[in-house]
Amino acid sequence: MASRIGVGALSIGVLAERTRMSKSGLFAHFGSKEELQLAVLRESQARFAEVVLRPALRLPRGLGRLRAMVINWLDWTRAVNLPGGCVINAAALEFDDQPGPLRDEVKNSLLALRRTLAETVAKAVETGELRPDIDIEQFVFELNGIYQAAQQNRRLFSDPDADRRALAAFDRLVRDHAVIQQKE
Amino acid sequence: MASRIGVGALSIGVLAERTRMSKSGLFAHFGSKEELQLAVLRESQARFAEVVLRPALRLPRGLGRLRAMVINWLDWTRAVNLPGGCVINAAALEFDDQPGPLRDEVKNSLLALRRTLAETVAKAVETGELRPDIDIEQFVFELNGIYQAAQQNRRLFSDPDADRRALAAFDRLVRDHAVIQQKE
DNA sequence: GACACTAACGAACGATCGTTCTATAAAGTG
DNA sequence: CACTTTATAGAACGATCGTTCGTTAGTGTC
Repeated sequence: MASRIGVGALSIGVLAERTRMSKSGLFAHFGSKEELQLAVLRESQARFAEVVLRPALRLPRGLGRLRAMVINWLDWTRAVNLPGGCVINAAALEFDDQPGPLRDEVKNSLLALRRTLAETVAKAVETGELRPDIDIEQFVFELNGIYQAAQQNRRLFSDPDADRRALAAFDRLVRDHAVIQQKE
Repeated sequence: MASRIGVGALSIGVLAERTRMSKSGLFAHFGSKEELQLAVLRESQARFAEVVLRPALRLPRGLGRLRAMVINWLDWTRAVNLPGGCVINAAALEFDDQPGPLRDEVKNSLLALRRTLAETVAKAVETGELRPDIDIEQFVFELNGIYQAAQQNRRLFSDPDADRRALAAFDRLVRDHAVIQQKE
């Protein structure tokens, strides 16, 4: 439900119907609507870590791992059956100007993702695949842009080439920051 | 209001309060909540064309115009006093999986923007500044990614470098598709 | 077997939702 | 001037909102 209509539009009444519980019975588990929304965000982040990050982190560090992470990221919502797209990403736009616990939760989730991405990029520098002088924050900034663009193309425009375009952009990003291969 | 809380969360009662009108008096102008939402989207698109596109289209065609368009785009919501960010962009994520007139309106608005961007890029090919073999759709795809990334950095993370990062990404995009300068 | 704890329930609360109906005053039109 | 049209208002509708309250059935614990 949160994926389809957004965390902000969740309604305890409807949710109780779907789970075949009483409103009050369900409500008692959370104590307030906001706590329920927070629980949804936390659950979503946990699944993300499980489906996107963990498999990639088991690969050897370097560009291969980074690429796997991006690929997992691009359509992780399909793997985890979120038909309305990433809950947290949608919540980021919904709450980015509404201070409070929800905004904080979203912010922390996305910050954590950025840290993980930054570390993964840094390790591709260590392996000698990316140049040591690159601006890692800028690199992650552009990674995020690629993801957002892919999601809009896929979800709003039903573009079947969204992933291909995203990977093309990723490859260009990597190529521009790769260590230059010397010809013999 | 739509900028801050989203088109979907608009409420006729609250809106009537703010405008110091009666609910029914205000309601009569639209006939339904959905029509009101559509009116908001259309108004937003009109302002976008006025503030972002029109000034840029008065510049000579080519890379300069494209760059001006991107710069106007990046923080047009400030110029037009939308403290919660672009209404249509937020609505894109809100309605991308909810079929209906609202989704259609958003889709058409963003499609129109993409067409304008594509034409502007095409004209920078005509002027000989960009290579004639570039994939214009891919170029626009990446432009959109840069915008989305900048917005998230600015709005959610309060990053003062958002625009600088966006322009750096834009410059890299242009450099990779520019006509190669031959040394004499 | 007495007792505390937990999960779930139904009923009701006041508030707000979008919408409809009727009335009224002003403005435009012949 | 008579007439229609337009803008606004007030009151009320049923529905849904998040939340509170009191109760009941089940579970675990001493």
